[in-house]
Amino acid sequence: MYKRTHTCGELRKSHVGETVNLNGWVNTVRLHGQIVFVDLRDRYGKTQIVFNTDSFSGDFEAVKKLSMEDVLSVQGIVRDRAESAINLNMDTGKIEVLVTDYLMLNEAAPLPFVLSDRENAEENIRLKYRYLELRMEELQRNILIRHDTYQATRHYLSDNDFVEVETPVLMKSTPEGARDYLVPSRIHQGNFYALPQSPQIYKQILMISGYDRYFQIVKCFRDEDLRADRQPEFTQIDLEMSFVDEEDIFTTMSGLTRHIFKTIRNVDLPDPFPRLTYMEAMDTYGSDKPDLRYEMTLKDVKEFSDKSEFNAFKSAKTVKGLVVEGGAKYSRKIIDEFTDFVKKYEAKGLAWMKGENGVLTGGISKFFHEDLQKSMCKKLGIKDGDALLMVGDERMTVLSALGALRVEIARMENLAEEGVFLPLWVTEFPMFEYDREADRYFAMHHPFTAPRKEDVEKLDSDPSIALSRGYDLTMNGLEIAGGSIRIHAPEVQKKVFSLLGLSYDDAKEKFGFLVEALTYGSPPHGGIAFGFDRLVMLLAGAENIRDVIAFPKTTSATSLMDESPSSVSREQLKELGIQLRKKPNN
RNA sequence: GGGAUCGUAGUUCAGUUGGUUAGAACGCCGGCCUGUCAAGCCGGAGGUCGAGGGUUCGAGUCCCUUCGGUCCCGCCA
Repeated sequence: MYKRTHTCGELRKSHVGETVNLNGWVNTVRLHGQIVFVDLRDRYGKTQIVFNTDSFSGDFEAVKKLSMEDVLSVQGIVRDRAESAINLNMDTGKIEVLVTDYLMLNEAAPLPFVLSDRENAEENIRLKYRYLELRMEELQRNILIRHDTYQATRHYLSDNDFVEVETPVLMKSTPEGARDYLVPSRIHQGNFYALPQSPQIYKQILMISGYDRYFQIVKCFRDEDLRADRQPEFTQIDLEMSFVDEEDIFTTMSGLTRHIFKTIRNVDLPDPFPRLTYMEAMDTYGSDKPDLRYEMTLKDVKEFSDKSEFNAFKSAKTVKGLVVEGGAKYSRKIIDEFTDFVKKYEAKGLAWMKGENGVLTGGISKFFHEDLQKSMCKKLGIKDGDALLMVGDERMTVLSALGALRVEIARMENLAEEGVFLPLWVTEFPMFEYDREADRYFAMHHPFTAPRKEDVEKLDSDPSIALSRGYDLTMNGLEIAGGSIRIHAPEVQKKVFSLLGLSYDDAKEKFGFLVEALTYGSPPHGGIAFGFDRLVMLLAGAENIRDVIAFPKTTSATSLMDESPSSVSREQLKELGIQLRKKPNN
């Protein structure tokens, strides 16, 4: 092999005349009989190399057999291209390398798909041959953005006195939250480790141990069903700080976020980040992670529907609507699609009216008399050519259905400007969600989240209205970080456990070490965790979490490349004391 | 757990109402070609129509089951 003197993205006019060595992959071959052009590629770029029978004394028949993705080591002379032969689309397009000798380092077998464009192959085949797909420009760019994001994060946090500490990957399974991935113990047959859903407990213990400011870029595991922005194993920037309140967290974390966006995208995010309470976000946008790049807020129309003859809304607790600018253009077919769309969120239907000549027309407009229509147009800001789309139902059903429809219409109409990033703190989440089926409360964030000071008594009187000191950082409709100020008073912690249906004994068994640790001098503390993959998605402009992960899994949590999960030998199972149940016969 | 959608050559796709020998482009193989850069031109090979079953004189096409990909609801503290 000729040790490379330059990368394939490096050579310029100033190098003309130099003898250079390049190593790389054959990107394209252009064969012209006595002259052969090859674009040689590595991760730094592409350089045109030229084989010419006039100057190349080796086996020209072999040169003619070069094909895509062969790995070559090339020695040659950099030379100027003729004016007519310059390629302005390439950084190296003003020069070429005239090959004097080359070595075939590895001849590539015929490819399962052509690497020029990711659309050339469906995702399942690209995932099976992920090592080939990772050679493509778009993925290399994403992986490099990811790398830069790691570095920017570590740099900023280290400069701000955060200490990087690794926490165990094999840990105790704890109740609440997502399903755990379990790892059987050989030494303690019948017992299992769990892979961390997050290092939550360890980072709180690190605060108790006095590390003051902790961070880690860490893999987390949740055995739940997947989505376009969810993988079974994913990465968090996990942080915790002592002697802080919300304001300290917001200041430090918006500092980190601003640093990352400035470094990676040269974007200046607002300072400070705007805030909404959970209640405000839900009422205004129907989402706890609203995309602020467009308006189209949810309007209360209950006062109007109550005055109308439209009886379906009379019994509805909440009636809200979206005023869609220019929405009068929507055909019946599109409105039917919207109706199907909101039904996924358990809305019973979607009522509509259109603005025309200062009044409302179509849909359910005949149930609203003219004065009422005029007052609606005025108060809701409905102009001619707009549409009003309404849902009446239980409050949460209305909010989530219209919130989702708002996002769907914005997507359809391209309302969200690309390259614009609008961060938002969402605060004051409820402490608990009540689950009717299980007949108990579940922690909305996690069981260590502190209630607001003024809401501590509500834990006894009415837990359902107690608000927490939890917060999320959202951006462009994605939750990119979530955290809370933690409970550091053992009595409050025990109270919360009991509300979650964990008896004193359960809690002691599952979390006892943390509860005990809290009694030995716990500083007030709080923290946050960023969804690193989603953050990189935003930075890279990717629409899919798999595009920013080197080796992702499918939506059924398998890896098509290495075919995991897979069966294991009987011996392995025996050592672990595990016996498989027979699959039920169909 | 539920819904939607896709699966045809190595790859991306077309394939009419169920009807003759399942097509195109790219890739691959062979030939021509000394300035291309998605090189061009000529020729060739290449198919378990995801799998299994059914309806039918006849199925890529219709029906059932099943496997896999993607997207969504539930779920994801």
